[in-house]
Amino acid sequence: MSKYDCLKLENQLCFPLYACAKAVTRHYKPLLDEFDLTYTQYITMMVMWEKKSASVKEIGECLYLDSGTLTPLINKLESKGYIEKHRSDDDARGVVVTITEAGKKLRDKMVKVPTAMGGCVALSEEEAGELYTLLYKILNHFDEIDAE
Amino acid sequence: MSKYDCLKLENQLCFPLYACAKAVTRHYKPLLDEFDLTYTQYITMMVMWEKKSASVKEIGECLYLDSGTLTPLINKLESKGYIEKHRSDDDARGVVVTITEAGKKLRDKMVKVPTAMGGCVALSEEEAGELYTLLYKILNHFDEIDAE
DNA sequence: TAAAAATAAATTGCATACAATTTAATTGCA
DNA sequence: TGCAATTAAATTGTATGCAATTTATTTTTA
Repeated sequence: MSKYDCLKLENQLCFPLYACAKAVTRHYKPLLDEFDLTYTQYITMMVMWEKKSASVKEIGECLYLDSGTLTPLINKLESKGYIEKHRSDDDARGVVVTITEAGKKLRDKMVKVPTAMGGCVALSEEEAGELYTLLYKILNHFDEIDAE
Repeated sequence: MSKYDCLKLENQLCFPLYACAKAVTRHYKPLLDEFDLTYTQYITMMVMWEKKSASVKEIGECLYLDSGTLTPLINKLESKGYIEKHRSDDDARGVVVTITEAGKKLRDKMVKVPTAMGGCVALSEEEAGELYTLLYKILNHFDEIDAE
């Protein structure tokens, strides 16, 4: 019982969160290498599969990423042929990102990825649900703080 | 109900994990800026506060980091005066990192950080415990997989 | 309506992460 | 013993992340 206990690694909640997130993306790598995508590129494609078309700002809001991360990432996805960029007609400051046919086809090939990854995580359906709820509770609270 | 549902961002467990870990380290930043430490430097100091002395390899095992990340990070902590590096007597391949007096003093100043951060996370004691358990369940399972 | 404020991307700079390679030293075994 | 295999750090290269600044454009407002 020391006043320093709060600074012990084993008493942190943030550390397993940090370590777990890294472990997950690390274990995604071999699955995604097959498609020549990084994890961040993969979740960006998830946004594009759902939206078909979105501004950099909108993608950033979905993924909690800013233009500093997204601009080079989107350029890479464009050079791979999965998306296209063009200036917005409505607002010349904005860039609209649109999914290509190749990008849509990629979706069919990648449907097997989540199942393959799910096998790694080893939580029951119920535990996964609990974790999901707790993580979004934290995320939503941060959103509220940041909105101020 | 589409076969693509598994590729929706909202159905991912890994994404909130990834986003949450980033949000947490982002919210640590203003607290750690005061001490001129990054989050990774902070958790490295946690290991040093507990162990007083450890090899780069041991630190890496605690934090799930490799020498590619730790070598430059440890050099920075050394230049700040919080730790010292020297070759191991037992094994000249190894480097032993030791905490300095300044490093020990830093601990006293930083005891308030975990409380300040805890206020941000907004989970009950019980929820925090659940999350902790679930995260280590995933981490431990990855450790088992990786040990093979 | 013209200047000020705000906004969207891009750019710059710094700090991770981590795979892969290299270097130096140690182990293990033939 | 002597060399092959292993190991610990360091190094190299690529890809984030994100704060801060810059540029171009749009909105607000005096």
